[in-house]
Amino acid sequence: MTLEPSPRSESSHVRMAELSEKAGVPVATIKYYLREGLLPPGERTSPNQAKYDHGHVQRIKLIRALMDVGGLSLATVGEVLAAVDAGEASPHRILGIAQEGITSSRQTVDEESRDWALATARDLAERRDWPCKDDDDPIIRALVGVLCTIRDVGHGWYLDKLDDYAEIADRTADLDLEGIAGIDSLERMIEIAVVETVLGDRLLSVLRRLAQQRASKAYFARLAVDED
Amino acid sequence: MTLEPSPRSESSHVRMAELSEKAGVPVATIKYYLREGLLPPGERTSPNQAKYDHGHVQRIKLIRALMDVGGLSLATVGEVLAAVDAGEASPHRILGIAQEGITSSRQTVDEESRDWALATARDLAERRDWPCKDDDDPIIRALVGVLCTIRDVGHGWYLDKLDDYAEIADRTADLDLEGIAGIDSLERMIEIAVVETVLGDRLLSVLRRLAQQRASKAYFARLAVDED
DNA sequence: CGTTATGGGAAGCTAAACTATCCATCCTGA
DNA sequence: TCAGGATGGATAGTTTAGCTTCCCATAACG
Repeated sequence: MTLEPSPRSESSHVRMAELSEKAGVPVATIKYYLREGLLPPGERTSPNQAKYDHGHVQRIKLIRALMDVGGLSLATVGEVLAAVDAGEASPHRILGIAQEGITSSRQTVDEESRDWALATARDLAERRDWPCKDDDDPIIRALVGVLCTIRDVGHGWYLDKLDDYAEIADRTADLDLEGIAGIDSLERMIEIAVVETVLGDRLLSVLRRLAQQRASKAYFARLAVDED
Repeated sequence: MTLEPSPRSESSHVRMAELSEKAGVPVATIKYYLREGLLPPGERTSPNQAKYDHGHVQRIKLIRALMDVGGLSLATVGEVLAAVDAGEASPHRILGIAQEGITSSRQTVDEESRDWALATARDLAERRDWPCKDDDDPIIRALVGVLCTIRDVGHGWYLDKLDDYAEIADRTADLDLEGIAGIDSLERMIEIAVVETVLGDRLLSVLRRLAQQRASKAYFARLAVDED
């Protein structure tokens, strides 16, 4: 019943208590989000009273989704939403923010590793025809960090399959774009890109885990070793 | 120089200060990991002195990688490593632990949503020939949570492409298994599965973002709208 | 017109992940 | 051999995130 077509009723003005209930978040937390600027203030009805609408409910749900499912910090969510609201130029810049928020950059990598990773990344990008102009792009830096870590942790061999994974990423991205391609409003497009990407990451990782179960089951069955 | 073949020299016994330097983690933090049981105690040389070996360095790097790149909490890392050490039966059970640690289960979903998500998940699993016996499997619960969130946040249409993403997940899993298939030691196999999966998630998400840039660039170029 | 809810803000709380300090022992080099 | 620095072990303190509690003056409701 919550998800019925809901006739875009701007008339669905609501106050704190009900907003809290509809969004499934305690009042105190909503006040906190308001203070932090993650949630726009309600529409004033008198110097110290306000009303909220459906947009507020959706915004709160989005915040929770990005935090709980996407794993973003409150601060990162704030930056992402601010960028979305400000109509920041391109989806990719906003996704860069989200990416940066996800990958804690506290990496202590030595010069040599970084160079190797950067070269590896650039080679890959070239083979794949990916744009990879700026070494300081947060996404590139995230890739460099991941590559260094994987190598450092002693699983460098894993990177032999980098091209195969890149192929998969390409396929995923094509699919992602389908979801955006038709949208008219740029702002809406950006929001969708963010949600699709952040929540999509988690969706993909869960699906991958299920698929791994199938794959390993098949493999071990062939070896006549019984796995549960 | 750190990553040379390193002739498995068990002779590389080392004490606190050097361990700290090799692992790139402060002494106090290592002591903390020892206290928390994430790091096995060093080999005693006298009632109150110990020496550490290459395994300790690797273990610390693994902990940091799972935390910084994989986004697991220290507690989750502890559980995962304990399961690995204990030679827990199957990779998939350990990955279940990691999954649970990643997806904070603080979801307040109503009955109806949960049922819908469960049905959706089961349908998908059947089409895909995935094992999906137990509704309480942490991975299934994670999937249900993600599905609910995506729908709740108002992007249900995104789920029309569930099968396409599942197809991609299947392909990824096949690739993942290649990395494991040849290993002889079960313990080693499990560790590889964990690293591959947890770090692989992040790797894939970064690659996806780069691929999205390429895809959106192509799309907007076709529209003669200039994106940076 | 008394009761309840609200907006707003300051202060308090809890958990996670460290970090700092002690101290008794231990090892090392002039 | 013996003084000075490192070590293991334990306890207490710190910082940050993300709320939660409390308070109050005003507003809304029955």
